[in-house]
Amino acid sequence: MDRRQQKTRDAIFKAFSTLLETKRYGNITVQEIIDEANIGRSTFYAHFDTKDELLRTMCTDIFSHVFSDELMSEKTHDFSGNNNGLETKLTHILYHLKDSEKNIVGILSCDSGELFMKYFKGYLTEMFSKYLNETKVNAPADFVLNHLVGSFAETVRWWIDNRMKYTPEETIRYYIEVTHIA
Amino acid sequence: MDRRQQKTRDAIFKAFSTLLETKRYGNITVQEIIDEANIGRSTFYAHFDTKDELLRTMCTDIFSHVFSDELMSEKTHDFSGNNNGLETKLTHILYHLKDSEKNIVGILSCDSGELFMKYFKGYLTEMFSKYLNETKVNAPADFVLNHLVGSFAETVRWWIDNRMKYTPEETIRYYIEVTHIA
DNA sequence: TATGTTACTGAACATAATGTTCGTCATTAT
DNA sequence: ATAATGACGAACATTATGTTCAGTAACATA
Repeated sequence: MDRRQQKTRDAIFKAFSTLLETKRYGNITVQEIIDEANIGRSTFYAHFDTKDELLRTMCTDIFSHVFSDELMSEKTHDFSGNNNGLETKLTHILYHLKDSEKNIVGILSCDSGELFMKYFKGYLTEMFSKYLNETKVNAPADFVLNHLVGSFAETVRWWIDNRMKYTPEETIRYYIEVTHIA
Repeated sequence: MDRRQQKTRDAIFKAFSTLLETKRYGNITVQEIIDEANIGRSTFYAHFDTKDELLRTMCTDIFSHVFSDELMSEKTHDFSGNNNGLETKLTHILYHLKDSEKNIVGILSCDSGELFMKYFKGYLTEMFSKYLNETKVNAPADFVLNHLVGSFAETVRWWIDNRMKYTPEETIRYYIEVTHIA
């Protein structure tokens, strides 16, 4: 990729992050992003068609790091034997989110949060569905899947909103405690 | 309240609902609401300062029916004795949502859904917190509260998205099954 | 170093939404 | 009947959107 492209792309991301620290996504205009990034108007539109696409790209960017190929691969078994590795995977997710350089707190704020969560839950659904057959609750599979994905996403949101006051290990332990998986 | 006020207010709500059936909240403009409701521009702004406030009012309206005083009162005990009435309350909530005349499906769609869920979770938090001391899981209280509220909200969203294909009773039964409350 | 390609600039433009103001007219409550 | 109140609609300044285009700078390659 051309260095110039990379440069403006970074500038846009940076500006977007900066703006998200003080404003809600819905109230941020393309104009403000342009001004903050200090780029030409047409330049922005050369990169992204809409503000939503910018957010989507940013989310995809984050998730490409969070959900590595290894994480999405077949279920792994750790040394303990009777645990199916889901706990390890979930912990990894929190660690990656914690280390993400992007402004996750801002993205999670009110209206953009909905889109972030939507994409997030997409990945989670794919991941969780591999472990579904092992649960032995008396409820439809699609209900259980939605419940696991939804409550995990909510847990992560809560964890981030509360400035990650518990360690990833603790948090996942609590999650497993209340969902009774593994 | 002046009948004229009530009339335009209804017209605005109706127009908003109609628009939500075909468009996402974020893409609906005040202009469209005005046109659809067939009212004067200044009239709209005499009622609501912003589009968000209109949505907020609509949500409050719905919730005032869903979360009745009786529902928010101290925990009640049904005839079975060992159940604390939470199941009954949750079932009531689904019934009220089902019977709501407002366009809940539209409100839940992508970007306005975030606000709806936020208000919804506010009420749920108040309600659930009364039952918290009865849970006996090894996790912090604020974590458990967030988990119950978040997963119930997600369950409701899923239920509505799936055209309420299960009865309120079934749905709540599943919810209790996976959360192990009551 | 020369050359063709690619990307950013900046200004201009048409379109559309926002939020406010104000005089006029219709409906309301008493 | 009348005074108060609310809706009307037009006009207005402001701002954002998304596109276009000619000019210029940075790039890769040979």
